Amino acid sequence: MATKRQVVSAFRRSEILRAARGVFARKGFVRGIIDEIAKEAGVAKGTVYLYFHSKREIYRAVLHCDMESLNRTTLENVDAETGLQKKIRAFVVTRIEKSEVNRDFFKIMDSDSGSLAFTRSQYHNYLRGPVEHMKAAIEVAVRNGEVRPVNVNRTAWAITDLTRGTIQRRLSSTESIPVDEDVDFIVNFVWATLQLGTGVASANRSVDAGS
Amino acid sequence: MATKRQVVSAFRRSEILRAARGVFARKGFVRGIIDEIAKEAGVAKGTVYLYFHSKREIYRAVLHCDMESLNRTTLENVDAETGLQKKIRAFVVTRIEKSEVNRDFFKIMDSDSGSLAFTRSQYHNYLRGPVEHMKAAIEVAVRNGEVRPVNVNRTAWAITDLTRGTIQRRLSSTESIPVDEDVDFIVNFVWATLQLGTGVASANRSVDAGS
Amino acid sequence: MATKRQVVSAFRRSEILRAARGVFARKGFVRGIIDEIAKEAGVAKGTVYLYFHSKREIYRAVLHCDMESLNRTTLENVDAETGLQKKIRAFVVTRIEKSEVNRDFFKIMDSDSGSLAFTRSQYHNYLRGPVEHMKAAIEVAVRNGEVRPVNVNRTAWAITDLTRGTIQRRLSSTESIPVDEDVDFIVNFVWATLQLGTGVASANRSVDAGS
Amino acid sequence: MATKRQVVSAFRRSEILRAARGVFARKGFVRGIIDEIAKEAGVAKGTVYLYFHSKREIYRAVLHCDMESLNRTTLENVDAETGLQKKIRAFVVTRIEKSEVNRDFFKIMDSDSGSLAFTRSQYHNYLRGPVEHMKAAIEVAVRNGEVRPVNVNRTAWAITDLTRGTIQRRLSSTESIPVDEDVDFIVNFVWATLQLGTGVASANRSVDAGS
DNA sequence: TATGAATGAGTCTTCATTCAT
DNA sequence: CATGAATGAAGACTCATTCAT
Repeated sequence: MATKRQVVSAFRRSEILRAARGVFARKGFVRGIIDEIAKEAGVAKGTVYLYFHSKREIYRAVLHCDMESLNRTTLENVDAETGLQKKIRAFVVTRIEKSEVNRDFFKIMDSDSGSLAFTRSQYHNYLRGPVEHMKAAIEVAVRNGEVRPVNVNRTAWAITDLTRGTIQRRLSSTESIPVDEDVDFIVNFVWATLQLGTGVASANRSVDAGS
Repeated sequence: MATKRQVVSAFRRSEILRAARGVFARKGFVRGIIDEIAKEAGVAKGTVYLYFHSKREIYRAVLHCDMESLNRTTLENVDAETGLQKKIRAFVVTRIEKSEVNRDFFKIMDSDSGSLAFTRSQYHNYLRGPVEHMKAAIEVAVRNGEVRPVNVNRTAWAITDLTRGTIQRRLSSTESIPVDEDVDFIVNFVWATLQLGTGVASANRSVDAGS
Repeated sequence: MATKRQVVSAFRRSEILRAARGVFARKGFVRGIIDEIAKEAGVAKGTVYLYFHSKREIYRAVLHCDMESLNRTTLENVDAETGLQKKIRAFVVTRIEKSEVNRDFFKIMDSDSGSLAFTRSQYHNYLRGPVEHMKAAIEVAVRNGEVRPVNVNRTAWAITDLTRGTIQRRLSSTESIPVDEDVDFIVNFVWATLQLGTGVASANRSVDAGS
Repeated sequence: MATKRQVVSAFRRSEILRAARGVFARKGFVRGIIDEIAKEAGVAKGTVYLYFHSKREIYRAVLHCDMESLNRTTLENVDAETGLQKKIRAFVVTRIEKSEVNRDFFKIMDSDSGSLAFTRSQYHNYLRGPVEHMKAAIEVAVRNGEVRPVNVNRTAWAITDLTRGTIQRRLSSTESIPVDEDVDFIVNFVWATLQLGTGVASANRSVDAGS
């Protein structure tokens, strides 16, 4: 057990990530300066390069770490629920609540994600996990007759889009709206489409079937 | 007729904007380099500064020009339609189609919008126009009894979120999906919520009334 | 008589010089920008280059023109007087008064004269004229017995130094001191040295004789 | 003992200042290029910015450092003497001798002082110290009856003007004149005015009394 | 001649990365 | 392992000068 050293090392790494998250959130990737990250992490600039090869890598590490965490929590919370409506609610709630706690990360996601530090395709890869999960849940519900047949892929992405937009508005707004209000709206909004019913069905000019 | 001069001048300006749009779309604001914009516009670096005061200003000009154009077209097309469903469809169609034609601009909007060159609040200001327009249209439809009472503000933003997400997916995807398919899905998705009907109403835990 | 064209041409040239004098006085040589000179002269930038080969040349032309004028007037006024004291006074008065009228030129002389646009040796060459003149006048007065034997070269330069310092102080000061006060002081200051008298002579540890 | 670091750091800083003094003396502020300063100081360009925030700051540091040193030495040497004549001599000698040793600094003072990097008022502020010192010394001498009543302010500035002019001539001249010759001349020149004596007094058209 | 748009060399400043201690 | 001084490549912006009209 070389514990001490390892503990220190792990601590340093996490401190650097924490600092980087804050700096990148405030300044973006390009203007987020290593000096500042180092200072905020309480280490010398050179030390940062002992833990990460490059600025790019730090950035990726922050996003990877937070994305993984977000996705893991999302999946856990969704799985913990029974019934599609509750699962959808869990999905939305989890992500909105996480965005409150980890504002920095979400600000990064919101701003710099398209730049070179993080390719859009990588971003989509991360999103893919939870979206696939929702797709599966919806598919099950469709088969069960819990909801009407819908394009599960598009529906899952729609839930994601609504959630993301809401989070962005919450983050950039000064007034604080109760999470529940936003969540209720999204869940009801989505649920309406999923309901069986003649009225709704007839309103659809084409009923999507596949992905 | 100093027309020739003026024509050349107008052409130069538009060429620079065109080049800048491409460069910023590829590289983002910070890594979008003036040299490259100049080269792509077919002028010397100094010439760029005859038409714009700074890099920042070029960026703003691109966004302003395209945002204005997008919003104007959106509003026109929405106004040209009668009935809420058709208006919603016009909104979505217009924006998705514009994103096909002006991919570069939408890539910029998608990536750099949160960075320093362009404050989020400015971005929201631009979005506000069309969103308010949709809100008004929904409000009218609610009063007419065309649709059930809903939170018009949230609904309008939801339409925007769904549209934006779809555009992003279209832009980053390699396969080309017919515009109609994406539009149909969004319109039906939204329309379901707006339908009158006991089933739907009872599913809503709280019926939002105001803004 | 191609008068018209010549007149216009001469006018243009003098306007450019006038503008340049003002600009260089305000900004110095390096920051004095051709655009500004052109605008202030009421011509296009290209036109400036029809009259002068380069910025450097404009600068030199301004200084040359003003220096010549200053020197000519100085010499005339000195020559118009009889007796050394009056000649000295004429020298000092002329230069101080000119500095009031042509502040811009003196500000240039005061600030940028050492930079590359104008070598110090050139500056000294210009000063040489009036200084030599004063030397000659002093020499005559010494021979006449009007004043005691002194180092004429050093004395002439001393008069110049005192005048220059006074002008600088006048130009940079906000309060306006009557020219006479400053002139009286310098003349009396200088004259004291030139007086015959045992007291003064014995105070001098060495009586300079040559240049 | 982090002495080594500190020593290196102090050395670097002084080397940069030394290099800057030379470059600014040769080229003036605007044309004195950081690259050249860095090269001459034996460091990379970026290193310069570790020690100074900007080119302007380097310039100011050079002037401040040298001005302070010049003034301090002047005051010390003046104070070390007794009797006004000796004090005046000390003033003049100190400054001329310093100008021999630190030619570069005096060339800067001589050329660039009016430019933007260094406002004339700042320059006057630096001069004010020693000038006030001389004023006080003259005042004492007047009260003691050592010299006749004079305008102490103007007299002090006159000494400064004569010294400055002499230094400029010495710096731009190729022939080397003994310091003593120049000093003697100035001291005698000034001292003549200060002498009590009917001849001198009567030559003065107005006897300045106050400041 | 007169114009003013176009040019591009020149400079300050920043900051990721390296490396001697 | 940790440090932080040193590096130098990169990029925005300026402006004297040219030249087509």
